[in-house]
Amino acid sequence: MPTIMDVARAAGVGIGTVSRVLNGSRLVSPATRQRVQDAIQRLGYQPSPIARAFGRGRTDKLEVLIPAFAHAFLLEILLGIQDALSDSDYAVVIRIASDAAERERLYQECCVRGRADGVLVVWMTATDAFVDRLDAESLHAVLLNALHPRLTSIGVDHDDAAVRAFEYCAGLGHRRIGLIDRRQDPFDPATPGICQRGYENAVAHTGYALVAEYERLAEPSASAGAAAIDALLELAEPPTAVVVASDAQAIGVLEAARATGRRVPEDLSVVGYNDTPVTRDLGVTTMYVPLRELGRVATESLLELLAEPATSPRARNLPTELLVRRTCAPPTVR
Amino acid sequence: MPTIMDVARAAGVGIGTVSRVLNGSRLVSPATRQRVQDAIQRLGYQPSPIARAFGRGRTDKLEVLIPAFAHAFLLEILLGIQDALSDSDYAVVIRIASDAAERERLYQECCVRGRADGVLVVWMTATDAFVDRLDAESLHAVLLNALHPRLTSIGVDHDDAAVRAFEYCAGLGHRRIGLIDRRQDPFDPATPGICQRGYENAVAHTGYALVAEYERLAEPSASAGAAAIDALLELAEPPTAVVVASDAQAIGVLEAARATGRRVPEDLSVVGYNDTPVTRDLGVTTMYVPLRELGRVATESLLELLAEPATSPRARNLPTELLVRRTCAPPTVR
DNA sequence: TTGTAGGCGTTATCAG
DNA sequence: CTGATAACGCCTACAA
Repeated sequence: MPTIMDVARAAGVGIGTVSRVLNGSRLVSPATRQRVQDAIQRLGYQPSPIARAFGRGRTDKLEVLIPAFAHAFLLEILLGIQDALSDSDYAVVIRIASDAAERERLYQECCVRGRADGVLVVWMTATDAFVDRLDAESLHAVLLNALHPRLTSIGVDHDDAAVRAFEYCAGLGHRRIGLIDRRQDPFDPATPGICQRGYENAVAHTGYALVAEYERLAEPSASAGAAAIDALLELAEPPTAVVVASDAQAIGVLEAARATGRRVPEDLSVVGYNDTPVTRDLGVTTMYVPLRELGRVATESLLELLAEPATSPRARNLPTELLVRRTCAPPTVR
Repeated sequence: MPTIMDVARAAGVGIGTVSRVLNGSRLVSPATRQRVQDAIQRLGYQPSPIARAFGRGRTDKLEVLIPAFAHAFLLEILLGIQDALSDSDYAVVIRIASDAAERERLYQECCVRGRADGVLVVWMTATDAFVDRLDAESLHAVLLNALHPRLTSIGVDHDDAAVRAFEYCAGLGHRRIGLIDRRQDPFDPATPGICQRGYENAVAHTGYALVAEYERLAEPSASAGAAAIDALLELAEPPTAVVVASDAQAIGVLEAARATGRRVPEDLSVVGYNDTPVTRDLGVTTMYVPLRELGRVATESLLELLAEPATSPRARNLPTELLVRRTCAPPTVR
């Protein structure tokens, strides 16, 4: 492998000059630059990324921490991240956490200078200890769909989404509207449901009575969604519509409803959440969450933060959108 | 940040000794080791990964190249990769290719020494040019669910899977069994269907007539699957069962069948492929593909290759398994 | 068993 | 504008 010295020798210049050419410094005469570039070409030289990292003191790596339940949206978010990185030379190191203990381990491990230049935490609670360690190592992080007062975060207004989903159902004529919610952080039983507040506000605003049994908190999986809708449908006065806080759960709801002989949307209206390929294909009416955008914007924020470390944290929400498809209709019974 | 020198000073030893302790060399007396470890503890020292990489000449990074259609199985494969890496200190750099041009770019970019120690190509055709470049840089790669004569590959016997799916349907009494196949490489129109040969063998073996119209090649998406089944069902003698080469397509088949008033499995039996969370939840009878295992074994192979670069390439298939659920039944018409 | 010195390939800082 | 030279932090002989 040729090194920068070989190039310098071949071009008859010093290594400093080669380095300048490599890094696009303007302090090189056109003639010299040409000579150096020719030499680079001729030798097929490529600067060693690892020596470069050592010299510059940064890795050109971003670490993405993501929970294992992210099945449905991982790829979309990664695409967004790649979008933001397309003309930088950052690469993405990915780590998946399957439970709280693993999440903790990742938080621990990524807080070492020289491992990555920045961290993107997706859909997981950031602990104070983590943020402290981040500070101690003067590393930077951005949250995607999660919150921490001392960290920049990019997300979506779940409560607003819940309100709009609810009001859409109410507008269709539904009077008994259930909620199958999921926790902010699936690993952390202490976190509240993501839509709870919005749902309750919407109920109040619409003037409906708040029925505690209509609110369910479930794991973000199809089977948990199925169990939740089963419970809901066994009530004396079951809901005629249900707002579901994840598409995974919505799929379970659809299946369970069918299995008990209900037709969707005639007997039960369902609003999903996220707009994954599957629910799109199944024709589920859903709250669209701009996953790819989320990934892009979060990464852009992280890049800004790396460039301008003094920036103070801010929280930004991207708009969601109700995608009307085929799982909602006016109620047939009242 | 403390460096190895600070530790050496604090422990009253040379940096060589600290390095040896760090790397678990046995050539350190217990007493010295203890002293060094205390100093490390006291100073909160952590070796700089980037300096370490520089010194050792390797990155401790594995690059994973994966196509953007991998929605359904990306996470599962990544979990398998992480399994294999759990007690090494390799990290995973991920790159997604959305089309053939991007795939080519990734192939180009990952062939630079110092970017990663090894490459794992998932579900994409490896071009000869890529393998040549790999050789030129003496880098190592393993293929997951793809083939190249000069590369080790871990996969699954699609043809065998097709045979078994077909024979299961035949055993149920179906005489007209269709195939909705997909290409080996979705980016490469030149690649054949993954199940074609197996399907044709099964037809021959069962003694059925080979009906060309029963074989469809479609994109691995639900909408393409839906279009394919629509075409199949419009035939004068439509199939009563269909073997589908991906779960994404199977979901589309299910939806399209329902949309045209068919019941599954009464009017149409469907066998899917892969066993993704969604098809599991939908109760789709499917060929289980051990995705996580695939990720793990492929990564282990790559690790072995890195440790023992002389190893000659081999192709290994992991067994698939028919998971009988609720989308197949004996035909009601003949 | 231990310490010392040289090397890894850049970048960055200085004189010139 | 350009060339030398000093870091950067670790690993690994080699010498003791």
